Amino acid sequence: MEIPKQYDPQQAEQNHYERWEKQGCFAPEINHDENAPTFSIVIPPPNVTGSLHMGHALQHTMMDVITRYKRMCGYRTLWLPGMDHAGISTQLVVTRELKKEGVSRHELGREKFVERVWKWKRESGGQITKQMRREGVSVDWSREKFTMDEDLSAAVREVFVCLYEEGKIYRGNRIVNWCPNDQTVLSDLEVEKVAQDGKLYYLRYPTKNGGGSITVATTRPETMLGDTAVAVNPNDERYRDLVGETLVLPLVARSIPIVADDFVDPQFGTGAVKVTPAHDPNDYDIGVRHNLERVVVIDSHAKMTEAAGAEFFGLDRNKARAKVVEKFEELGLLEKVVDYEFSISKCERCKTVIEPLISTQWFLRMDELRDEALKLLEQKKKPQFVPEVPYEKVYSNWLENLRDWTISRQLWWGHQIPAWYTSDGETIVARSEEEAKAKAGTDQLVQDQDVLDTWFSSQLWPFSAMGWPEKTKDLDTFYPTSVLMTGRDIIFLWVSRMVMMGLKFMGREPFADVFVTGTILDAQGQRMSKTKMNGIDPLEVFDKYGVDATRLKLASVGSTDIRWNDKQVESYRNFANKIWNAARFTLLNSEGATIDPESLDATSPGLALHDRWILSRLNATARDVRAALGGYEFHAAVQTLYHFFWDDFCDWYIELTKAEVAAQEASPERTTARTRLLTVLEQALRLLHPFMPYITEELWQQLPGAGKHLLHPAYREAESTIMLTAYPEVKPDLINDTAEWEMQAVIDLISRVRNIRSEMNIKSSEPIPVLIGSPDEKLRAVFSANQNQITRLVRASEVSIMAKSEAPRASARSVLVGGAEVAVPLAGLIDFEAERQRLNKEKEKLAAEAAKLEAQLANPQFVERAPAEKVNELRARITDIAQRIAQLEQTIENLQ
RNA sequence: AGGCGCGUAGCUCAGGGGUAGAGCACUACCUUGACACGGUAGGGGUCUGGGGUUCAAAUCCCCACGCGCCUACCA
Repeated sequence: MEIPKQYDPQQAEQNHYERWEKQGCFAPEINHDENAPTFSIVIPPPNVTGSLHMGHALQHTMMDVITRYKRMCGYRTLWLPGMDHAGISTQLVVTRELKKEGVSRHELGREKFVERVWKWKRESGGQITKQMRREGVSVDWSREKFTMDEDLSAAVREVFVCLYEEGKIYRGNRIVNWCPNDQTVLSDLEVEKVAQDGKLYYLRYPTKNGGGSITVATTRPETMLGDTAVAVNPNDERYRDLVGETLVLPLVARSIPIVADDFVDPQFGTGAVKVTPAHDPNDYDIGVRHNLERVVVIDSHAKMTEAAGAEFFGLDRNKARAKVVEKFEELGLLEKVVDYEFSISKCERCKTVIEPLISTQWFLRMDELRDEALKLLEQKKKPQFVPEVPYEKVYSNWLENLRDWTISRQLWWGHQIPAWYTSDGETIVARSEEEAKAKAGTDQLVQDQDVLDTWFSSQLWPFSAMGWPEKTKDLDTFYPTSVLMTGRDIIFLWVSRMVMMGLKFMGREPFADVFVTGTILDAQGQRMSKTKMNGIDPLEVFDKYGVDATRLKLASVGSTDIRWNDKQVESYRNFANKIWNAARFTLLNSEGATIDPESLDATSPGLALHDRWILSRLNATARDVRAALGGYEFHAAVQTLYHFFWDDFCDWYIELTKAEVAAQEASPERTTARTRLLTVLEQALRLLHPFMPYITEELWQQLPGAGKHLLHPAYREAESTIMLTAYPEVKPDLINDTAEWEMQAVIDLISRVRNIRSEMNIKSSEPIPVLIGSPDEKLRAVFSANQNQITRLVRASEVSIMAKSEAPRASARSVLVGGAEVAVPLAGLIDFEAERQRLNKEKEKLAAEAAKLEAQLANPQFVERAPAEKVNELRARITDIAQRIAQLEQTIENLQ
């Protein structure tokens, strides 16, 4: 049998995915158990323009781990994949492509443009789905969805019509966030606030009568051209007499009133605010309250309008600002300019400064929907956020302060708003043009040109992707889904909206749990971003270290942010290699053996201590991993598995069983040992499979006796694969404290002897005699039973076990549990003085610890108030330390 | 401006009222028939600082400092 010494991840990665997919292993239909419990996840649909980044890789890993785990536990499992049409992004990609051909979107026209986007989608979109296959994600590709699919579009129209008919969707002329670059309106969530150093300008406006004036402070002087009032706080003594007066707005000579409004903070600036209802959200509100005129001085391209006056007409908003300031200075009306840091709104996508503009748009009223979501959280504690702190509060606080959502967008790519207008301006909202015509009683209809915010369709994803509004079997079976796994950046954009829509249209929450992943930062602690060019490409990491190693690293991230470090992936690459070589050893010594679960039963004959111990470790590991995954503690699960496989299985079990397993002569004992080793390995591979699907499958397929009979009963009809075996169950009777304790004593003994070897610089090739003295009979029995293993692992020429050590004076010694002593006779090598000092130091350390413990025990309040269990534990420790000290003293005495 | 989180070994991070942990890095020895992407044995920490609660605090509470993140209509 030829097995390379090094694991080649790339090869294993090519060997299995296609077969899994082709054989339908990812589809819930593979499960033939009619009573199987269900488990479902819908993927956060990546943008059709997107390519795999670390955030995806992280989320996908966690989703795949939990999905593969549940599948192996016999759940009818669905992980539903799909993509988002990503309105603006996709439109920009195709527009850019057209530009290279020298064609503009408008030259092409809407219909042709949309056709072109579909063509792009077919040919270049969805790169990410290929990349996801590399990740090994066990999604059911046969159910893949796209948010612009006809059935999902129908769901969007259905929802729109329902919400419109209930009055929750309305069209209105209001102040909105406008991106002058993208030429579309944006919701509050698509706007980011950026702190910026700027200036605060103090402008003086003269009163119409009497030569008085009032000074306002502003960061945007150019908007003064559209001022239609100045507001002061009604309780502000300074301005009380001026309320109701009229000012003459400089540069435009418009008469504007001074109004009183509670919004104004007397402490800020001059306590007087210029009011520009057409260009500032707060001023807009003041304008509504005081019935002020809205003078539009900035247009949708952020240029000054004709209403700004001939001098300013056509100027860019920034040039206009400079000019206004200049003019004020000339007129002596610029009181002062001070440095001022404020936050500015920018388009999240293109970073252009947002221009608040009055515009006719479609809005979704959120209050009732929001109340239902809050009620669900309050009464049923759903969704359950993990970690609950802080995300439950983040979620509920945001909902509490929710405002109406601007859902229309001035784009061509997206779900066109299902509203039509008659020639007399009547609005018809319908599921289709035919329905609209029927409703209107005329064919002369023009459809609204806008499309819906991409998130409008995303929020329906958990049920639209399962076929809603049709009543489908998938909805019956898999809705609500089990868990949503996502980054924290879309809790508002997506998670909260899915909850509201799920409640509204399905009458149930869309998912039970929400697991929020951490963020992967670069090595400097910066967020990875395209503009900073500091992103790490997961595909490169896959190439370098393998998918399984990368997945293990990602699974251990958890819910806090971490800095990326290749070294950690490298250590998991080494772990994969360790697994490979442990299997290599097992396979090289597998003749005559076959996987046999019965060889791991408590009743199986010929169980040695190390066998009972590894069964205990195996079952404790299954228990701990199951518990960890149950609480989405991926990190803990990885730690547990890593420790079990490397430390327990490789370092100790393989070494202890080696003599039997690798014996030259065939014997029933050898076959039993080989079978047991093989079967433990097979169980270990199953435990690891959800995390490391490729290497585990690659190895499992080669194990003697691996086959269909090992599959979970629910998958009996499937082809043979580790991914459909049963996840190891916990057999509590195999978790064996005695075996663990005894094994620990053996391990300690071996470590002490090795330590002596190392300290005394004895070559490992040189055999040494080992003398053990243990007053405890039970301990002697344990050492005796494992004499051969001890001899081999410490390379002893002989091991003698007695009640009292009879080691010669010239020996290196060490004290063990229960006051046992181990000695290695080293005539001529012992420096008695040095040895005495070493032992004395050890004794002092123990004495110091004993003193600390005794002081604690001497405290009556401790004995009185601490739990009895703790007190007993402490006493036991003191006893053990006392025994060791006594033995040490004896040993030192013998050296005199 | 408010809210939240973090500060543990040289580095990246777990843990979390009762004996301070892992990986990497470091030191010494070892190519022994699974694996040098390995083995064995080690060194290394006042758990940011200061108060408090408790029999017991790295862990809970308060304050300070430092670093992040999120929310917001102060011109």
